Amino acid sequence: MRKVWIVAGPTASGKTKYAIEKAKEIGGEIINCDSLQIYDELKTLTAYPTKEEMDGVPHKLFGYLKYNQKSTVADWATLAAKEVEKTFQNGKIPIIAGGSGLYINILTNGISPLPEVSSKNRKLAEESAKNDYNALCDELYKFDPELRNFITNDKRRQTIRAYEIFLETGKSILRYFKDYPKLKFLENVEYEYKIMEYERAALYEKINERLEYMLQAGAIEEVKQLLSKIGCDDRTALFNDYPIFKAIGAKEITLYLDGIYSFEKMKEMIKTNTRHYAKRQITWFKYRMPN
RNA sequence: GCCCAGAUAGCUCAGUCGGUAGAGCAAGAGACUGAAAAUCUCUGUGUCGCUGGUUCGAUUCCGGCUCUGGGCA
Repeated sequence: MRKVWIVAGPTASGKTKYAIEKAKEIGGEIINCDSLQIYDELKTLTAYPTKEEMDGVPHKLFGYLKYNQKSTVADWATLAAKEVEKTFQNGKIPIIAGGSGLYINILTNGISPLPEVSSKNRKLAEESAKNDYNALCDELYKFDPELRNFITNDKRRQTIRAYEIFLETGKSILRYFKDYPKLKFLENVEYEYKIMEYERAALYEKINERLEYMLQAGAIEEVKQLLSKIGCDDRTALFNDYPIFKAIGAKEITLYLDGIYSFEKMKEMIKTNTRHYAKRQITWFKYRMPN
């Protein structure tokens, strides 16, 4: 059986370093599994590995998107599966490394095939939700009562998505989850997991230190350059429309540059938001990953 | 030295017409199949500054003290 390595764990836990060392040891090639390192932007803030760090080990799926491009988990998983196959063809071992837990789950477990939704129906669903969200829910639950039990997490978003698919196909989204087999990305492979462990307080300390390093290494300057490249003065639109602004620090530094946050406030916000992120990752890797 | 205002959760503050208290943030726990560094859900006991007094009962009313603001000298 072909073996694929997976190196995951919370932010700042040393995944990059571990993956590179492992690659040298076993003859591996690294495939990025970080939803923001796929962008060719904000490399300091996103802890994108430097040339020196890579140390000659091949790195795939890093920085292949421009700031104005979008991509989904399925897009990434499709590309990642191709890279895995190529790596095997080269006689090397693929090492999937990164902190986006969902990406790993989708790549390894597959994803239910959902129909494309036209932008017309997408807009219609969005507007219906804005007009009368409760009426939309009623209509949907009446159509498929099972949805009431299924939609439990991020209710509003899941509801809108279920409604889009209802508009597009006249079918319940649950049909696609239940009646169709999942789309598999990889076959005939087995996974070797390395989940980075870190004591909580020490991880938080490391997050703080890393922020100081990022600021010294030009994090503010790179945000400034990105802002001038995009040239969008409406911050709400900027943050919503460009996925790269999900990078922790991007919004905070922008608000600092706008004079809304003080330097100290900006740093505190970045630290806090990074802690929250690390915590969510820890929960994910604890319950959603084999160890 | 005098006058005024504060002192309540890790922080910022509400509140209790006297029956031992609650919001936001932080923190913690969790969910998550096409935005995932996203999004969403749940969790609040703390000498109510210290010390006397009044009272069946004080964090709450009264006195003294300490500390922190601000003002006057």
